[in-house]
Amino acid sequence: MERKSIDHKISRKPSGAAVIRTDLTDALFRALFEEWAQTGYAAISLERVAARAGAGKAAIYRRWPSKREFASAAIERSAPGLGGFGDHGSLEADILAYLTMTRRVLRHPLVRRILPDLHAERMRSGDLAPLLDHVATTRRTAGQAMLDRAIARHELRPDIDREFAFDLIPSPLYWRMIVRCRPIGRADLERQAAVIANALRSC
Amino acid sequence: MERKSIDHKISRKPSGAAVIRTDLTDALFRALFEEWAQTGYAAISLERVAARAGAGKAAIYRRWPSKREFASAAIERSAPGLGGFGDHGSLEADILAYLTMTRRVLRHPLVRRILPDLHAERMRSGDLAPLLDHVATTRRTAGQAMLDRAIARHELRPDIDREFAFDLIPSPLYWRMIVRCRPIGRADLERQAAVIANALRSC
DNA sequence: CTTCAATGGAACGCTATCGTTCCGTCCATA
DNA sequence: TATGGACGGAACGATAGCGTTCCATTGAAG
Repeated sequence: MERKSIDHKISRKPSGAAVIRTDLTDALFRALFEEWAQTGYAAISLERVAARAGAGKAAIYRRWPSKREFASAAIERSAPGLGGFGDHGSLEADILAYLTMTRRVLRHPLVRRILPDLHAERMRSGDLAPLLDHVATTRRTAGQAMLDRAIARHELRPDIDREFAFDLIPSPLYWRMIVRCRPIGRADLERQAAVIANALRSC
Repeated sequence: MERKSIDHKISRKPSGAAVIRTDLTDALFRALFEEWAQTGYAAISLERVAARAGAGKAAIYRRWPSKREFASAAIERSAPGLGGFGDHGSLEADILAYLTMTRRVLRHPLVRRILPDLHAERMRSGDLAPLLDHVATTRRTAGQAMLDRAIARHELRPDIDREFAFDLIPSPLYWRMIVRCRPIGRADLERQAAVIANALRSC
């Protein structure tokens, strides 16, 4: 593995087997997430990630200089955008849809292990903070739209404290599923949506 | 270090320097928490813990057979009981006191790093689940008393869903401080208490 | 067909860490 | 004073993992 090729006169463009394999990059990303879910970020061994992907470590180091860059690229590549988040007709229905989607995400076997690990890791070291910020931004955009609609419907006051709302809406679900490690059924999800919507309307 | 002395005829009771030093045990517990806060459970190195405590690994292995037992003993020894949780006169005031105390705990530099790490670790392996159950039980007892008082005051219906309340009360604070990694001032804490109390009263 | 470019699996040299072993040392007891 | 019991720091042998190096192999281009 000769990584630094500088000031070399290129007479032929690399091609064929001399080009990074994207299928191997994909396999490395998948392996990283699986290893991450199993061990937590701090204990990720790149040797094990490579083995899990059926590769050697050189394949990793050719692509990323460090575990952190590797993890950053993986998160950015896969950040679950909430995508289209339609109007459900009322604040409560919007919140229910938001919580339903969030529940689905938090049920994913990799996400439910990697996300809290990211939170814990961020407490120790700010290295991964940009990753969480990246994830949070997409969720915030969806949340802003939801609040905008509720204001337009006159369900919420225009000057509602949006930070407060962004704390109140997802937190009981996160607490239930991650902190308490408990499942939540449809009825409880609906009750959360109703109580939260009611609470926000009376702010 | 000869740990296994079995079927040996004891002719004299150990004493003096032949007895486990409790000051060293204390130092080991402190060192463990510091290392835990720094690296997360998965990456704790007992060698580093011992060094941090100014000791050798034999001192650890004489006391505990594994990292897990060591960690268990440490948590059980130090689980922050919420202690006396007095009656503040109303549900809202009780909740505010509860949140104030919780905020103080979550501000502690070791707790704010170890607690989310425990949650993340539990998602990966059930090994540490009993520790979290232990911590949760003491908090639950305080919470039950708070709900009992509110019912006695006729602020809450006797059949309120206690699980729902236990999710709703601490979660926005936890979300704010741990998941969002944001501080929270007195005014926002009071608002949380007011909104949560109101929400529970209207359940 | 030959050549090129560089990929990527395997191996390397080094360090950190593990659980265990060793034995000098300690301090109360006889 | 001598003795007993075992503690606990240092060292041990083995392994895991790191970042780097090596070079056989690959596949497109000429």
